[in-house]
Amino acid sequence: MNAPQTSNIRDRNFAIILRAAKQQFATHGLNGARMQVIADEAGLPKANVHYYFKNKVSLYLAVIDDIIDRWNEFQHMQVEDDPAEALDRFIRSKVRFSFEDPVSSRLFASEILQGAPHLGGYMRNELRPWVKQRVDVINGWIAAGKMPEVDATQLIFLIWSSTQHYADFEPQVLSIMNKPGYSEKMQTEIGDFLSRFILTGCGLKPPVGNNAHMD
Amino acid sequence: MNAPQTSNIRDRNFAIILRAAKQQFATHGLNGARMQVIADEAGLPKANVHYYFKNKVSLYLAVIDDIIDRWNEFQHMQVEDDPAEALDRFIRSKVRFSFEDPVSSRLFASEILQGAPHLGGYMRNELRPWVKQRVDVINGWIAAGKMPEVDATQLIFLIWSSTQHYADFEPQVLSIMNKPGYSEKMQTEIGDFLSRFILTGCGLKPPVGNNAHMD
DNA sequence: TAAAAAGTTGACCATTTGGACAACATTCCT
DNA sequence: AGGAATGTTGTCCAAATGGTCAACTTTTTA
Repeated sequence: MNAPQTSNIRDRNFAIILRAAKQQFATHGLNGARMQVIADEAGLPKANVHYYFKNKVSLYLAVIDDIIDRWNEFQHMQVEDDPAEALDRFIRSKVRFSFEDPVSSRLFASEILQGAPHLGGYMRNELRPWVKQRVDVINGWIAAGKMPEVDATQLIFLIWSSTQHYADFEPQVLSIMNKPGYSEKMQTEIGDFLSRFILTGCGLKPPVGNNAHMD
Repeated sequence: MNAPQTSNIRDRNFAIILRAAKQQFATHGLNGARMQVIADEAGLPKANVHYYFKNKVSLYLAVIDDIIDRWNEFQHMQVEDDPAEALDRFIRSKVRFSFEDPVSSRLFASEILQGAPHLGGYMRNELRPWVKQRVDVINGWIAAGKMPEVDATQLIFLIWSSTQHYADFEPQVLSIMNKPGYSEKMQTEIGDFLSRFILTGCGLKPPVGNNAHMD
């Protein structure tokens, strides 16, 4: 009668450890992270962490894999789409991601700062095609006269960087804005700003519903 | 007859060590960096590094101070300036900085990823006023009808993030563009793209001389 | 219910790491 | 020239760190 539940306890601890490890690796990088801290944060003895993960590197890789898995849920863009609407959706979903899971964003940033030694395969086999697909769509829009000419790759970099900034540089952003944390309102405002600004930069008219700077 | 030269040798070794340490801290963060590696990279015995710097943290702080010093040479903007020209200059000088000293950019990124525990004073006393000055100028332009309304703070964040991206995420950018390194030509193209795109986003006409996408 | 499988954990170990230091070398100053 | 100040470095050490292991407990299975 019971569900198969291949060791409920295993899944639970995997998740607990991965979460703690992700946080620790995100802030301190692979070399800077401490297994003991991860164990403490997970509320488990260090030996227990090693029961689930052979060593530090394999734990690190497991965290990265976990993030990549969750990442692949991103929606596609299509040449048939309206450029303004599709880009608006793309920008806003990236903004949402930055606020919902800033730790993942930071972990990737940290890994890339270290020279991305563990992302070679991912970049070649997943990220590059991911970008190519988007670039092709944007170039398709341009060829169809749906939007002015832009360097699609640079545009994607700009969208990435400007949206991730709020996750990766959170302490700086908050310090400059003199806020204790991101409020719902700020998140909306930032999404509105970025969507409107970038669409304008592309020479597109922001879709209705974007009420940035209504006063 | 000799110049005073307060111990030539001291200055020389300070510089050598700071350079090596900057690189190492930038890629691995404070905890991840190894004193031995810094010493090796500097071509000195580890004990010699400790002769110049009391310990790891004080070396780290020295590196940060050094970067901040060099950073303060950034030109001001003024309400009297033409917005398009001033922003163009600002963006291009940030782009140049990203390509000329990517390591500094990465070190700051790393520090902020760690929660910026050593930048509290700097952010409050230097960075925040720095931003406020720019924000005031931009708002001055808007008030004077020289440019459409934009959220000046968010605009600065966008300029920061989109320009720094090429330094901080270099391996990712290069992997996606399928290039071995940044060429002079790419640097110019990126400057042109960002300047033109951001000015357009602001509702400004890019100043003459910006030849992005001339074909 | 009892044996097997899975999970837990304190104690321990080898290595790495930041750092101290004393002996030595070089440079500076008068 | 010669003593003082400055710089150099091999050697050593205590603490921290990643990781092991065997004894033990809990859960699963038949």
